[in-house]
Amino acid sequence: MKIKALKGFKDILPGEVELWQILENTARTVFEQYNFHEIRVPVLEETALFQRAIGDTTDIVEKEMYTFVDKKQTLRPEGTASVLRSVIENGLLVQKPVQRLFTIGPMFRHERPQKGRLRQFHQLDIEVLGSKSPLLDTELISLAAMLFSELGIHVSLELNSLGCPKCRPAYREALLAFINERKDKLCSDCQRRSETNPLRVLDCKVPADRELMADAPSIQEWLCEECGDHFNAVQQGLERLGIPFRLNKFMVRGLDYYCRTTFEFITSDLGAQAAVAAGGRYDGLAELLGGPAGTPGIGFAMGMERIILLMQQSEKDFQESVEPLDIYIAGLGDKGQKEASRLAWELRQDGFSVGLDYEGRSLKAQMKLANRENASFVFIIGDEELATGKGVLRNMRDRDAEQMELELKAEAFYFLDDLL
RNA sequence: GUGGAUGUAGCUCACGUUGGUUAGAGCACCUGGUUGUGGCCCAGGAGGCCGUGGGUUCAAUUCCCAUCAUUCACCCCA
Repeated sequence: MKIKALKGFKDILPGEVELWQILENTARTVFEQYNFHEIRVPVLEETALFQRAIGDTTDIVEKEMYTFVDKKQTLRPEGTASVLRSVIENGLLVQKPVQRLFTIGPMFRHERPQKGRLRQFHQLDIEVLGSKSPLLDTELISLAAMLFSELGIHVSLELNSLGCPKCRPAYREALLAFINERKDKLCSDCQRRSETNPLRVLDCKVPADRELMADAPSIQEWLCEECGDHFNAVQQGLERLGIPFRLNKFMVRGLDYYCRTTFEFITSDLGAQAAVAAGGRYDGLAELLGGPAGTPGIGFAMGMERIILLMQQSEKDFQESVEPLDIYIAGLGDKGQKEASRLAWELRQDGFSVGLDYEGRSLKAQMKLANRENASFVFIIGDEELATGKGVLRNMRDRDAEQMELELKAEAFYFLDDLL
C-alpha cells in the first residue's frame, strides 16, 4: 500500500513554492509599510477557544474541526481566535493599547476539498485590537487592496455593515417577518437557515431564492445612529482613498463574532470560491474571550491558495524558475571530486552559491546539470587542472566569453562578485 | 454528508473498432554523436501488475459489479 498525502492536504513543490515566497515576501513588505507586527501562535489550541470565538452552532465548530479524541484540543480552523487569546494571555494591550498584528500560517478544516479549498489551507491574517475608529476599517481595506495590486491580481470589493447588538435584533425581526411571508417558496436549505441563522438566507445562491429575497429589508437601513455614522465614515474613507467598492446588503458573515463593517474581496475566476479575502469588525470578541471589557477589534483573512491560483492565472510573470546558482564545480575523477568538494566549502564560506554532484558523471553531463541549475559559471577540475593547480572557469551566460584559468582557492574568485 | 466527471509511463494525454499475442506520443530522465565543455539538433535507452478487488470468458486495459482515489459542484467557507 503506497502512502499518500491525506485528502485535502497538498504538497507545495519546488517550482510552485517560489510563488508562495513571492506572495509571502510581498505581503510582509506591505504589512510593514502599514506598521504591522508579526505574531506567531500555535496551530493547536484548547477546543473551547474556538467554540467560544466562532460560535457553537456554526458549521465550522459543529462538523469541520480537527479535534483530538480527548475532545479538548483542536487544530485551529482560523487565526483570529488564537491571536486574540495570545494578546489577552500576554497582556499585550496593557503594554500598547492598540495592537496591530499579522500572522501567516496553516489552518485546518475537515470539509470536502474542491477548487481553492483544502483541509489544510493557509491564510494571511491581519488583526487590530483596541481601536474603533472607522478610519482603521478603511485603512485595513486599503492594505488588502494594495497587496492585491502589488501582486497584479484583480479583485473587487464588497462592503456591508452588520450593525451591532443594539440594532441587529430589530433588523433580524424585520427580516424574519419578510422571510416568513414567502418561506414555503424558498429552498429547503433556506427554510432551515431561517430557523438557525436568518441572515444567511440573504446570500443563498439559488436563483429563485435570490429573486424572492431581492426586496428583502436591507440592514443598512436599520442601523442605529452610531453604526450608521460608522458605516458612512468607512465609505467616505474609501472614497477619499479612491478605492472602489460596491455595497452589498446580501453579504453576511459565517462567523458569529462579526459586527458593523464587513467586507469581502471577491473574484469570478475561481469557480465556486469567490472570496479571496474577507473580514470585518468584531468589537465584542476580545471581551468574550476574557479580554478587557469593551476592547474593539477588526481583522481579515486572505486565502493564500486562492491568491496563488489567481497569481498563476494573472498576466504578470512571476518567473517560477529555479534560483540561479553562482558557480557549478565540475569535478572529474575521484581526486577532482574531492578537490571540488573542498573548494565548494571555501566558496560557500565566502558567500557564493555553489552546486556540484558526486555521481562521477562525464563533463558533458555535469555541464548539462550546471545549465539546468541555471549556473552563471562552471569551474572545471580534472586531472590536468590538478596537475597545474589551476582550474578552468567558464562563463555560462556568454557562450563566446573566453575561458580562464584560476587557482584552486576561493581568493581567486573574488572578482566574480562584480559579474554576478 | 449529497451529486456529476475522471483514474493508462515521473508529468500532460492518446489508442485499445462488437474482448485476441509486442499498450503509444509529447515533455522530463539516462547514454551516445565531441577519449574533457551546457542550451538547439540527431540516434538510442530506460520507465506501465492500463487505480484496486471480484465477476463473465478459452482469453479482460477493453464488458459487468463493487471499492478506493482524484476532481468539480452542493453545503459551508479564506
